[in-house]
Amino acid sequence: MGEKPTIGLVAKRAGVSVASVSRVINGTLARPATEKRVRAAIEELGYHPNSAARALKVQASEQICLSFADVGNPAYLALTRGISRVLRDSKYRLVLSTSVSNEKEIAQHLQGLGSGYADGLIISPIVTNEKITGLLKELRVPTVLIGTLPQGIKIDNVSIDSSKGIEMAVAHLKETGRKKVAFVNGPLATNPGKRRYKGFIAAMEKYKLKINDDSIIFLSDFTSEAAIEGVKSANFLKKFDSIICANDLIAAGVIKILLDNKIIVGPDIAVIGMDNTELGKILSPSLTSIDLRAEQRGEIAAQLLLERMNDATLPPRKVELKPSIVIRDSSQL
Amino acid sequence: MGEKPTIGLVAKRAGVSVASVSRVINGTLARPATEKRVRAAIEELGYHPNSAARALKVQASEQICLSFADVGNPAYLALTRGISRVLRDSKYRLVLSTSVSNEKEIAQHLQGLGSGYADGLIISPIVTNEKITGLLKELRVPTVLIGTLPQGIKIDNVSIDSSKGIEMAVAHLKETGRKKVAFVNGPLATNPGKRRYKGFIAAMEKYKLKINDDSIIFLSDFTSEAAIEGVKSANFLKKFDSIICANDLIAAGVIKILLDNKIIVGPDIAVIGMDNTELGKILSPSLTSIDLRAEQRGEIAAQLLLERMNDATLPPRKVELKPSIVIRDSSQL
DNA sequence: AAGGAAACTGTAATCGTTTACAGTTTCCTT
DNA sequence: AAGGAAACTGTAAACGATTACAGTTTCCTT
Repeated sequence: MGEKPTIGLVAKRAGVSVASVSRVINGTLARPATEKRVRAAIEELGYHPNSAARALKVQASEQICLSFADVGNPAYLALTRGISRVLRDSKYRLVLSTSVSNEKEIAQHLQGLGSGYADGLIISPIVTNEKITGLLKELRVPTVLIGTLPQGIKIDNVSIDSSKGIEMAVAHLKETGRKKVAFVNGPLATNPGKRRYKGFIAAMEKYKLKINDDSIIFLSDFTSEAAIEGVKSANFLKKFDSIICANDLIAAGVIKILLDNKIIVGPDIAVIGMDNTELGKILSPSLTSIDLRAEQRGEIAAQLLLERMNDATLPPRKVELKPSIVIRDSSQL
Repeated sequence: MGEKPTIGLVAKRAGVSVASVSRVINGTLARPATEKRVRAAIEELGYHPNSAARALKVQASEQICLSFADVGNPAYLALTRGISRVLRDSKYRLVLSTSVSNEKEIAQHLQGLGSGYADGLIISPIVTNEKITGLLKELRVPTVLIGTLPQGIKIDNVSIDSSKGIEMAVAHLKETGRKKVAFVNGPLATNPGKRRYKGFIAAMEKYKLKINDDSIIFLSDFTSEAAIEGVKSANFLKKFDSIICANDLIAAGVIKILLDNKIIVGPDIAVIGMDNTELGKILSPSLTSIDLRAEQRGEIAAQLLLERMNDATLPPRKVELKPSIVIRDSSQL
């Protein structure tokens, strides 16, 4: 109990060589008697192999890095949960890196991986520009990117067809007789913002619904606060009979504005969120939302990464999930 | 760019010894000319010191492990955010360990720290029994525990006086003329469940309010689902004029039940949550909630840990934060 | 019981750093 | 210009594991 036991100590205690100890810890090709003595020694000393030493020798950290910009968004939470669910059955630990909001930080972070503290990376960048794209290209660790994959990058990718999701929302609104649809989006400068924007335009065209100058609002962020602040007034919202929001948080903000102004959500104005987070079930009226399968994306990303780390020769894979719509009260007449 | 550059390669390139390279990377006590050559070589080769090798030599991983049971709870999210905010200005990486729900897993996890993959631990156990207490005692890594510290353990601790929080809630209800107060709690088997329970009893006594057989409901979990499922009916809730909930998620569930039954939250029945998560601002009516300072707890925990890792001789410290009440609409007449 | 194959074990090199110690250079003082 | 102090640099030994290779033991076959 005094000093931290090393493999040498265990070996001495068991009366065998370090090689034998190492072998029973790993592969286990030892005579039963040996193995027993070694295990006993390990037990008695409370020995745990030093991970740094192991990492150095086998050139693998048994760690996976997860990096995204914000811990605040429930969708990322779901992502993380999916990932850790898969990882808990593996030998890998999860290293969290949320300090990657601006370009410089991302660069630093990606280069930091060069130090080998992680064997793999799961990254979900909210913006991608040339610099980041360049860095991603040069990355030496197996990587899977969640979200929109920039052109010309050959890495594993899992994404969700959010345009399709918006189309489903629009379809649902059209079916239920809504005509004047607004879209409250996050910043256009972000990947999700861009995709959802395009998706909205396309969907509205497809269903022959009119888009006015003011049908689309861009918020400063994908949060409720931004929504409450960015949507000037309920009067403005009254110009529409339905509002699609770029995520559930925004939807919650919008609903709040409506309710505070005695507008009956659902019958008067339909509200649809995206992400289908827990929030949707809690709100009242409950929130119709497009399920973007965040947790599943996380799971798949982790699986892809594990496979890739196992076999670097795999061709780059691209998994695009299909969203679904979960209809609740906020869009009912 | 071919092989991964090592310190030896850099040394050769710069025409100096590895020792010199190491020195400019770390302390920097080199002649300007040397430093410049070394830095140039590092730059050209894109060298990053191998963290495993460094960890092995200096016996420090530069990683901190954060472990708690559930990623789902927004309060833990806030905790995590506080921690990572502090850590981002340090050299430490954050390793997430959420796979610690049952006793066996916790034991395994705590023992796993023996492998030295983390220099410090921040743990927030939802339950603590003898076994876990024993393991915590034997822990060799600097640790700070967030939550209720079991007796006889000498480690740094940050906690929140949740009893006081409940007292504030009761006081607020009393002041606004409520008489029949219910408490919807999580499982009594958990630390927070226990503390809140005692707090409620004490507060009700202090304010001379009556507790009936059925004033306290224990749910199976601290979630909205558990609340919706566990609170049998709105009729049951109607027996009270105010309901304190063990956290905001539960409060959201309760509010949903009430609203779905046309009970006017606030005037008819007051609802108070705990944690003061973002949720509170979004709900409508907005939620009166006891702020348990999760983010701040995270920050302080991280700071305590950094200090402790810096100086192991520090006496065990105990920081208990005071909650505050954030009054919003759900408790207004 | 001898011989050889198969199974196991030990020795020692190695992974990429850091750092004590000794050796070298620089710089200042006289 | 000599001398010594101060500043810098290099050599080599760790850190604690894994593993190739060679050496040993076991066990089976005859």
